This record gives sequence, structure tokens and C-alpha cells, in this order.
Amino acid sequence: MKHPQQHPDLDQMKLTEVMAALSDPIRVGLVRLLSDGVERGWGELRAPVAKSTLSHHLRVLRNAGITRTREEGTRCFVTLRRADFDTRFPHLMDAVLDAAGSEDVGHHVGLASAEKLSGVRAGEEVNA
Amino acid sequence: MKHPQQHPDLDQMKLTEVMAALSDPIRVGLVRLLSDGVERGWGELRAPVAKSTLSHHLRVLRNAGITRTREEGTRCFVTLRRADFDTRFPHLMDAVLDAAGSEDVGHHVGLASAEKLSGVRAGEEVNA
DNA sequence: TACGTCGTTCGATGTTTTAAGAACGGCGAA
DNA sequence: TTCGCCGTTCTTAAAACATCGAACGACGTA
Repeated sequence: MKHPQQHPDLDQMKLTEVMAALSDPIRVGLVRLLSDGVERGWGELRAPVAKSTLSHHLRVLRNAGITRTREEGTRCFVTLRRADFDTRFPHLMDAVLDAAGSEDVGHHVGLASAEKLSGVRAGEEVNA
Repeated sequence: MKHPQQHPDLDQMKLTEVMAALSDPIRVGLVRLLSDGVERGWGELRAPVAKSTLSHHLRVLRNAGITRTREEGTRCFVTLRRADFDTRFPHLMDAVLDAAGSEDVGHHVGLASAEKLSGVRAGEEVNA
């Protein structure tokens, strides 16, 4: 996509930026979704926001060094930069994921799978 | 002081609020300062902001459940709610403190000790 | 080539946050 | 009681953020 998507190096990651990135429920939800290490296509992601907003959230995560975006043709795939992140901020991701899991932060963020199979379109009814 | 200073219970603490509270360098600096477990008087704290702003930052930390404020006569004392916090968010504080230490977040926040001994007044020259 | 899809970027809007100063209320000392 | 100190709250202003819709550019396909 147009501009070549920059990802920060380990030593460019800033704690306060990471904390700010993880202070939004939708972004935490996305991180939880990616926490199994599986790469996900943009189109699989479901969140109760407009696509431009989702794009914005993914950029915040990317700029903070939390996720990596890979482009393939016209579509994008995201992964957690788990190893990098753990190197720079040991144990932080684990602690955040545990906490987020226990209070179910970002539960309205999910995958397309179920809805897609039942014919529901992108971005609909998920906000219910 | 006037209103009785409310502190959230363990189950009222919200991850995203905590993350937001820790996304500001000054607040992280305050947390680092308190991380030795010693209770500090308001007057000991030095940060390059106006007192109303410092009061605001301390309220954000308090509302997030990170610190506890105790009043004694006309002055206040703050402590980290370390045990509570660790119960609610295991390992999170350690991870944050480690990261903050390694990049020296909030280094402009400090104690009065040295300056006081040399006759410097509250809130001055620290912003240098 | 013309069209549709995909994700980003732009522009606008409303909300939240940071910040400082002024005014206030509580308390202790003179 | 009167004064001064301490920390909070209020007011105001500036900056940052979340959100959306529209427009755009890149790519694949008909």
C-alpha cells in the first residue's frame, strides 16, 4: 500500500508509546486475537468500528512495535511481534495478556470465521 | 482535603485505565520514585510541572488504583499500592518498572532532598 | 481498458487529556 | 482570629485522540 509500512527497531520502541497503544480496548482486543501467534488477514478482523478506524488502530500498534504488517498484493496480514517485544520488554506482554484475559478486554473484537460462514458481511451486527 | 479521596477496589481497577495512567512519562517517573515502597510526602516530589498539574497526575494514578494517598492534617503522603496491584495484575508492575528503568523514563521526576539542602524552593530549576 | 476490491490517507468533528493560573477550603502557627 | 501554607478544584486553552465518510492509489480481474 502506497507507503512502505515502517516498523520500529527494538531500541526505537518506547515504553510510554506501548502503554498508550495498549490503553484502548479495541487495540487490546486485537492483540489478544493475535496472541496465538497466527498471522491474520486484515479481512478476518472484526471490530465495531469503520474500516478507516481499524486501519488507524493497526497503525498505532505497528508504530509502537507491537505488531508487524506484511503486504501481499493488495491485502495485508498482521502478526504479533512477540519475540521482538519480549526481548525489549520482558514479561510485559504476558502480564498484559493475562490481565486482559481476566477482565475480557476487547471482547467485541473477533474473527470473521463464524459470521462469514453464515453470510454476514464485514462490520455488521458485530456492534450489537 | 475537602473531598475524601477515593481509591478503587481491586475489582474496580481496569486494565486500560492503568495502561493509560502509565502512558505519561511524568506519571511513570512518579511510580519509579515510589517503587522502593517508601511513603513520600507531596512536598518531596519534584517534577517540571505546576502544582495543579502534579495534583492532576497524582489523581490519575490514584484513580487507576496504582497509588494510595493518605492525608495527615494539611499534607498528603503517597505510596504505591504494590501488593494490591500485584494481586490484580500479577507481574505487570515488575515488567513496567524494568522497562522504565532500562530507558530511564521520567528521569526528570525526583525527590527534593538534594535541592532542599541547598536552599532551592519547590518546583524551581528542576525544569532545567 | 475498465471495474471492483482492498487498505491507506485526508478532512472534519466531538471528546479526552495536558497544562497553567486563579480561587478556594482546611489546617496550624503567630 | 488572622495569617500563611498546602493541596484540590475550577476555568480556560492547547494539543492529542477516536471516529467516520469520502477520496485516493495499488492491484487483480473481467
